[in-house]
Amino acid sequence: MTDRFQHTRFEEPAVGGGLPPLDPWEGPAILLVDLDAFFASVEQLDHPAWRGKPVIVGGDPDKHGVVSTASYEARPFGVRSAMPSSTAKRLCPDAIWTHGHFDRYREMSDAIMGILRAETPHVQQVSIDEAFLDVTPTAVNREHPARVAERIQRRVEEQGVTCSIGVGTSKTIAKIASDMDKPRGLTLVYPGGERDFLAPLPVRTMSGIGAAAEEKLRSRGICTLGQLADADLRMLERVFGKLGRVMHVRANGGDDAPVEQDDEVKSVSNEMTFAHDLTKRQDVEAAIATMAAKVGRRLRRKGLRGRTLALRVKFDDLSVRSVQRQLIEPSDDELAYTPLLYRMIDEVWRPGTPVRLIGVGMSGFEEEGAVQESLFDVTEAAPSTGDVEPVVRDKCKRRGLIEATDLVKNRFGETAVRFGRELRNEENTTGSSSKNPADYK
DNA sequence: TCTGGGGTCCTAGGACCC
DNA sequence: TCTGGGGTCCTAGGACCC
Repeated sequence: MTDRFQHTRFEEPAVGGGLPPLDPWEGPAILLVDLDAFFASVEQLDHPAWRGKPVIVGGDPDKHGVVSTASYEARPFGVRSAMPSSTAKRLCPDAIWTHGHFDRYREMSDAIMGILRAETPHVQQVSIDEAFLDVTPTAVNREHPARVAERIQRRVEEQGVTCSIGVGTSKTIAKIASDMDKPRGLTLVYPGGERDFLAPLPVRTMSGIGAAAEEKLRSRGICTLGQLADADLRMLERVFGKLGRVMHVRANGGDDAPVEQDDEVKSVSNEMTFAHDLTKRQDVEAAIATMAAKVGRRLRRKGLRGRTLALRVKFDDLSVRSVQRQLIEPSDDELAYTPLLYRMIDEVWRPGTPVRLIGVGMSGFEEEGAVQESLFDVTEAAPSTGDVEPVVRDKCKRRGLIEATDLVKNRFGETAVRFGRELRNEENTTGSSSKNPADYK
């Protein structure tokens, strides 16, 4: 441990602060706040009997499910996020399992993000359980970033969950620092200490370098961030394109990406993996209708209309095909775009081929305030003849039906109303989504 | 007992227009 | 008639993140 790289932990949510004497902080200060085993921690908060026991939030072991989050009590058994649930079940047979309660996690997350925004408006939420904060000392607020971090940890713990925080001069450093000590860790990397901090770490530690990039680097003898920092820039650019320069800069501690408050949604999608592969056209269309309805409802709830409709299919060998189409006009109405999805599926699938997953997505949202109801069906060109009346009447009726359906679903839950084409076979999903109407407030 | 679901971003090729 | 380049949009696929 050097004065450049301080690594500390505060034992109790101490009123007086549990921090040792601090060196002054000169330069930018970015925090990454990461909620510890978030989903599992909320479950333990809500179920006192589960505290101190291995808890796994994830899909069913016998339905292609995977682990979403494992509590810290489950991790010594080797259980990790993204692991197939079947493997997790074998490693930790006595764990308590739950499919999760996402509205509850969202509620907790919102409360905690509120705590962060009370510290500074410069908050970038990167996921339900992570956010960057820019707390660079200013002329008016000279508070040490470690003191801000400590206060955040205390306030988060008052909500009943814990967090780990990394503090550095860039998002790259803050993110990696937050991973160094979990749970309830607080890791500082002082300005100037970036390269020494990064050098011994495996390349995979850095955000943006996944399995594929790691392998390409390894085959060129680059295994640590120190080796990446010293690697030839032109070679990196040749192999990785734009990413090559980015990873080189970051490995040298030079990341200057700002904390951005950009919460604009760019796409909305739903997908579903089946316990048993689908082969019949009727079943595939039913699944498409179900996904299309979920997407449509979320679009309407968010007040979004999209122009780009996408369909994704995964087969039993895990290969993926995708198709996308531009709509004549932006839509949030699945009754209008589902027929188009039925045509799109023909481009990537032939009945009889086993289908493991189907996904429907919408993107290309129109600008805010540009919402305009057209008289014409979105999936068809405007009629060139004078035969407009039936289309108009049809569309108005449909809108009324959609809105009535949303009302019922809002009150009684997602499964309360189904259109004829939607999938009825509840047993045939991975079971990672909740069937409890209380989950859909 | 293998490998979810919700996202973002990048790339490369083709169409089209000026 | 032949030629070229740049910009933009669209599409499919893939890497990556939590």
